Amino acid sequence: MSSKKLLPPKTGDLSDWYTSVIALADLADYGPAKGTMIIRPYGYAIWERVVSELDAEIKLKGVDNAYFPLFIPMSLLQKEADHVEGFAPELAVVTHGGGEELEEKLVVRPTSETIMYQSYSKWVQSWRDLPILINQWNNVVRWEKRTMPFLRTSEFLWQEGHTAHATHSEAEEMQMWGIKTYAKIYRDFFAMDGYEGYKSKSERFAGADNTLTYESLMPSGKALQACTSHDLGQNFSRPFDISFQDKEGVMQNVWQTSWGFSTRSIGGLVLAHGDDNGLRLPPKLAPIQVIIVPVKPQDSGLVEYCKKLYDALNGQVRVKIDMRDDESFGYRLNKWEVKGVPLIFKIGNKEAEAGQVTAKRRFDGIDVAIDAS
RNA sequence: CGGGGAUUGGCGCAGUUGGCUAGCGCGCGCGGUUUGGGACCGCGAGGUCGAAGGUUCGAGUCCUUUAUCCCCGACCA
Repeated sequence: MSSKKLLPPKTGDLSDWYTSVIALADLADYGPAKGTMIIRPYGYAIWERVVSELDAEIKLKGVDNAYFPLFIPMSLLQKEADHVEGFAPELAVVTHGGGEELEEKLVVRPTSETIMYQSYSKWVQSWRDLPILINQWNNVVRWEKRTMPFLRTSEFLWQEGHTAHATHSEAEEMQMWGIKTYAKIYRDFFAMDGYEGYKSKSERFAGADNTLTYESLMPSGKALQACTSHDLGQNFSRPFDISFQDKEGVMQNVWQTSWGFSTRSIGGLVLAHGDDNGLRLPPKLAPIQVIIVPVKPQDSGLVEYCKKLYDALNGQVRVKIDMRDDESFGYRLNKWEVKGVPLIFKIGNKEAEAGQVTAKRRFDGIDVAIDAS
């Protein structure tokens, strides 16, 4: 009957609370190399939910997925001056391969503009080749000085969309679509409101004419840059020579955009919705939406009742039964609370006899009796 | 990059002015009693103390070198 709290209060040291929740909810571990993170199955399941929703939106817009290499030759990265200057301090560079020093150093991609646009320059000849609408889901590396799980890690997962258009207005429309889509995902799936707007000149993406951002307020009082969408103008199409003949036969450079949404969003989710009892997940992103917890997993009658509930729900919602009989009832309840499961079904003889369930709502902590029929 | 802290079983820690077989809690395994909000008893497995070198009869404790991680600030999805 111990009442000791394993989790420090959210209102205390927020950073302490944050890292504790990440660990206790089995979202992630620290990797052995500085600033790296191991995303555990439960944390990855949340990301998979995000990927599946955002990917559907991207495809709906007519953007195709592709994959470009992890390694970028140094010379390629250096083609756009602002871009290389912006990223130089945080590059991971490969100097050796196969036991020998490389003729040309390779950069582990911090973002893929350069390596993708080299291809774009080959693929675009005519106005008929436009627009190019390509997205990729991948990992990128930025050697950050200061790191924090999900919010800022040396390596992170994201999607990066890269488009090329015949006109600036078309590119602007695309950039706007990017931030609107992200905002929609944040509002509808993360249940996180935020502010859409332009970044100041000093904060905009290295190589962009302007950057649209969606920023959400965190409990620390700081805004989290949740995702960005850039108007690249012709800053890359000129050095990379991405040009085409328009309908009048005039050579022109393309207008480009890029936009990204990363695993940082999971960190924002934890910060925005977590409480003193741990994580609270919005149902649309929760890997498990309903957890059925029998008071006595040894009681075969009770288990049978739970399985009937499970069968009725399975397929409609993401549901699991917690059958561990070596953990006390209270321990199991707290375990799922920390993990942020939206609904916890507490099932004992009382419920089985009445044909009901007692559902604990994670978001407000209230017990509700529901008829099981 | 600047400032702090740390490194001892899986995790969190203790280990005095150097001294016996390196401890404790949690977790883990086995057995039993329990089970409506983080249960309990018994038995048990598991570490050579971040790394390298040195001082000493003797080093987790002292010295030198070194590696790594975490936290706090300025910069970034």
